[in-house]
Amino acid sequence: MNMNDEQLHAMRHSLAHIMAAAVQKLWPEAKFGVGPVVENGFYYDIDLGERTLSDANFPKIEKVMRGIIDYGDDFVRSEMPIDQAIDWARDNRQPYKEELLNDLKRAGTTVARDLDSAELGLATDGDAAVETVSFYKNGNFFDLCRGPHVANTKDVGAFKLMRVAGAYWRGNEKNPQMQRLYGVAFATQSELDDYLERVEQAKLRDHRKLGRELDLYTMSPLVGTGLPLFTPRGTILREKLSQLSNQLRESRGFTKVWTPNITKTALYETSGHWDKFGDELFLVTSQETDDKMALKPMNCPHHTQIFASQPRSYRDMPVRFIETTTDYRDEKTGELGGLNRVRALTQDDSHVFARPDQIEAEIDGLLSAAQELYRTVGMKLRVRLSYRDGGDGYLGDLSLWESAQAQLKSAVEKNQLEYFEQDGEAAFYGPKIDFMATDALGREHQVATVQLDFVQPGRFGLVYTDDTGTKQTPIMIHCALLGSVERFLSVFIEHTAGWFPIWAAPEQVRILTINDDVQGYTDEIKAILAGIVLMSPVKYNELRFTVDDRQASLGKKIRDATNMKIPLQIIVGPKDQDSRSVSLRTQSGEETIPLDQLGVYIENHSNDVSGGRA
RNA sequence: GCCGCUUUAGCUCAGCUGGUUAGAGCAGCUGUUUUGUAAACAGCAGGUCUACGGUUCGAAUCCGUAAAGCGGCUCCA
Repeated sequence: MNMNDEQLHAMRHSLAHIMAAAVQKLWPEAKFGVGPVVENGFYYDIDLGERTLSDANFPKIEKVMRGIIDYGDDFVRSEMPIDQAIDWARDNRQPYKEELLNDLKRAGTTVARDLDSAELGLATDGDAAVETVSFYKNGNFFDLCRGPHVANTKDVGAFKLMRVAGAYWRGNEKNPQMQRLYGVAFATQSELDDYLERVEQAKLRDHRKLGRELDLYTMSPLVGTGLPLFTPRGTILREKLSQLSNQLRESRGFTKVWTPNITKTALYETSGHWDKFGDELFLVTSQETDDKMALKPMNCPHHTQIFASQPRSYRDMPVRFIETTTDYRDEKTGELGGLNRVRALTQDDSHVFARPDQIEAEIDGLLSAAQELYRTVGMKLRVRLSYRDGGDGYLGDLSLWESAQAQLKSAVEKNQLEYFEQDGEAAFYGPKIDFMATDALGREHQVATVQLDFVQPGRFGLVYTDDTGTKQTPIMIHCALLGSVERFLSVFIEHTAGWFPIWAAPEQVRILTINDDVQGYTDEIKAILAGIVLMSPVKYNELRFTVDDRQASLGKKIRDATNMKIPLQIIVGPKDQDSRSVSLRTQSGEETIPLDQLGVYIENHSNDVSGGRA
């Protein structure tokens, strides 16, 4: 942390105290939880009993906060023996603080993640892990706090209360729910204004808003929450994106397979997923048999059965399957929203069954495919390599793990990907590579993943015969380049602000006529467009265009086409007809080109990614 | 799932503390207008105010329940 970060951190933390002081002044019965600094601001968890806060209360709270700031109290640090502090919390009816103090005394930390959950908040008579704790006081507000703070309440910069939300005490749903009051804060008003402006920009390109405006998908209460329905336009987008993902792998030796959407649950008992994901399964009842059935939540077990359907020689390896298919997961309803978290998610899933010596080459191919995909959509990639740590609970030979991890890293380096490594983040069945993509607003999204699997092939008894005639167990490599099509779509919509590149746009070209006299010339242009088939980045991509020959002004037609973010608008009037040219209008401006160059123009610009203004 | 907020026409939103036939803009439809780079003009139509209960002489408005949407739910003295 540099000086400025430290100062900003202290400002935000001090504001959390000032906010708590304001709440205490307004509602003296308030009981306080924790009040940390978060990205861009701060929050404080507050228990107000029956009283609920809403943003309607913000002006009042902010006003009291400003009063405290203007009054200009110093933040005064003091120390207290731990037992005396516990007495203080009890005397002041602050049960959450008392719990935190008990944790400090017993374990020396309050971080719930580092503590045995059964012991959270328990008192102890034993030796104290800490002798004294520090408090900070500003005005009448006295709070357990590690600090640091700014010197005086006047020194806190610019802030704004943003929202209030429910949050369980210590994140555990069995605990009381508190009200988490969020604020943002920056050193100067102009930085705060910039931040608020960025938030506004992000709202303008929210995929839920654009999904409606650009007519991409809809939700129906009759169908159910978390189950998006894709309109004709949205369906084209989905298809183009999954075609890109598929073609990048088909050119690297993958072949398509197809599997049903339901299966006997026995499949997941064998794979081991039942124990882990059993409560996320949608169960299906058969009226004909007693089989326990479920909608598939993943595809790998199905693909193992295709591999197992015939004897495999070491010469056949690797075997590569790809399938873009919809999986169903019964997510908690409160966690659903937009396309980010749905109950029907389409994975661009692929599985490689490989010999151990083939891992690096296979990973290399998948990495280059991922890079090509994200280069095409104009997003920067970086990856996380997740390895095992020294703990137990990992399945498979240690030597296999070590060799595989080395091969992952070598492939990542060969592909010149920016990466970082994390021990202990691997799944129990194998190490993995997670891809993070940065969008046009600088936000990072977890997207593709490449996952090694040393376990499932064994559970399903998959084998191939090696060159000595011995049966060997293959290694599986799971990979999704988009992740889920729905989630990727939400990222892609927000990344482009709905200004999709021509190759992906649902409606790529719209002809806007100026009057009815140009109908013959318009037909000529249509014939040219109808003959255009783009071959890059996806193959056999026939041009999608419409004609707006309504009896409306040109301005109106431009306005409508621009609102729909049609990437290429062709304006056709008598002047164009006379000079056998076309007037093009794109997001980046206007230009007039000869008609016979239109096809080449479209091919040359079909991959342009604008990064888009909202 | 839990907590809070929200739900008025296809869309975006008005509708003050409950009081006659619930409003606007856009979109739609019908005419007129043939238009050169972001909204031609006029008229018409469109709503059991999310649903179901309750309070009241009277409910879009108050209360309850449900559904859907939104913000969150281990960044930690």
